[in-house]
Amino acid sequence: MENSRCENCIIRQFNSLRAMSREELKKVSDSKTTKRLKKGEPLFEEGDKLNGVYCVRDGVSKLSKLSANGKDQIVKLATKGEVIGQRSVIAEESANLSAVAVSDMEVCFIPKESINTTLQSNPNFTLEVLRHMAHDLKEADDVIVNMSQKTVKQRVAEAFLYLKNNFGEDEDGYLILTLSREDISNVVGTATESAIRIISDFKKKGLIHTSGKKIGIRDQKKLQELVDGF
Amino acid sequence: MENSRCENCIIRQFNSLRAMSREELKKVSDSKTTKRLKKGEPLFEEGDKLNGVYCVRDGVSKLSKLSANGKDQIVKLATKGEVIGQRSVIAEESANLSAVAVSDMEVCFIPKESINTTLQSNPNFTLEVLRHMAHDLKEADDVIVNMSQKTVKQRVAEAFLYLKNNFGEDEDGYLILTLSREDISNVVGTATESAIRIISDFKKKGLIHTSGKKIGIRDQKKLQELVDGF
DNA sequence: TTCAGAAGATGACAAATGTCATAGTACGCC
DNA sequence: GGCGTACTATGACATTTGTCATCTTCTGAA
Repeated sequence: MENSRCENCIIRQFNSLRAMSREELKKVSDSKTTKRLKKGEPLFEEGDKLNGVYCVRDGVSKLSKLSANGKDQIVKLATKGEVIGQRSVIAEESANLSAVAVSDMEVCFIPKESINTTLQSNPNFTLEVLRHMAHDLKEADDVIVNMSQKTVKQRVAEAFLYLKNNFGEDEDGYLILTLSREDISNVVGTATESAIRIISDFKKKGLIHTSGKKIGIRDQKKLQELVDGF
Repeated sequence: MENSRCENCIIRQFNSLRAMSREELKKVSDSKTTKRLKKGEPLFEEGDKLNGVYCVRDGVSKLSKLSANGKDQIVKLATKGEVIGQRSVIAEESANLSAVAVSDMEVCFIPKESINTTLQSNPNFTLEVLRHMAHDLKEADDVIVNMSQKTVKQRVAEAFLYLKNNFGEDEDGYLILTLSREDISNVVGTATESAIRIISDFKKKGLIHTSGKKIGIRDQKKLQELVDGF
């Protein structure tokens, strides 16, 4: 699949690239390169100048920002079909987030020239990108409210439900996307020990079950009630 | 100024409307209406269907979201030149935030038809809106990191510096935008009592000075050091 | 001008969360 | 198969933050 054409890429249906014309897609296809990343490898770091965007074909990347106290805050998890780095390319700024693979990944790198040309000539494409960004912005606002108004326990519960809804569970009932305890704490915005304690607590109460780092949801209803504040 | 034309509006220079053509601006000008709001009056509420966007000509509006625990989280303060409600209009969703005046305001209401038509036909305009939204998204990401990684004290200090940098101070050295203690706590995401305590503390330490609800910055350097973590 | 209600301030205490120390456990590598 | 390193887990304690009660101060309307 290494040399497959964008025109035939199914992933494309899920992002703004679907608004490109056939000719535009051909150009993108000719200029794109494919890249494989192993779990833990960075796509780019905060502050890097991005010469294009990355379209995720497989795997998951965490987008995070280092704070003054030395902790990483994970702002978003990007998965199959999502485009990473558009914000920086559009604003012509260096990346404000780091992107690191949390599972093995396959991504397409699309040089910014292809993107910029299309942005200036194809209003449908621009509008499509705009709609996506509007959606991201709403999600970001929701995260702000959660961060400031919910307890750590509620946020951990919410994170598990999010992981289930967005990445699913395997045949044994474990979340498919397995994050380290540290990553979980960085999503939730808390100390690793606090996250671990809450996980232990949830386990005791029968809300979840674990096997190694794998976590499975046992009582979705109660978790949801917890998130909503009983 | 009630019936002034968008073509001559200076405010426009600061937002995406500057990318509109003369003809497009004329249409907008013909369909727009002007509205005055007194401090405390709502522009719209969370969940409202917006039939257009609001361009702020004067005054400041808080954009906030009610959380399950009954507290309002202020996500953004919009001032002269900013456009409110674009996200909802673009995504064709009802508003996810409430907008309430925190000072007397004058705004122009622009029906969404004018916006949508231009979005579909003028790539420069769409791109300009996109750039603005990219900027907003970056700011939102920064807020997420601040909320989760900084202490309440740091966030209060940061809020004061933000108020000074964005709204300025009067001849007596007080912040021009005066927020109630409750609004401050809703910006920072904390209990009102906590915000008040920290304000008292800052005053004792000579970082700020107050007169009624007015607050002035006395030691910007130390406040900044506090924000950066000493 | 006065008075009522709102906003601000502060103490006392409870609850949530972070930090540090330490121990157990898993997993890749040779 | 063993070993070292990194991850997970838990206790003890400090710190931060929230909650409730109470008091004071401001402000706007009659």
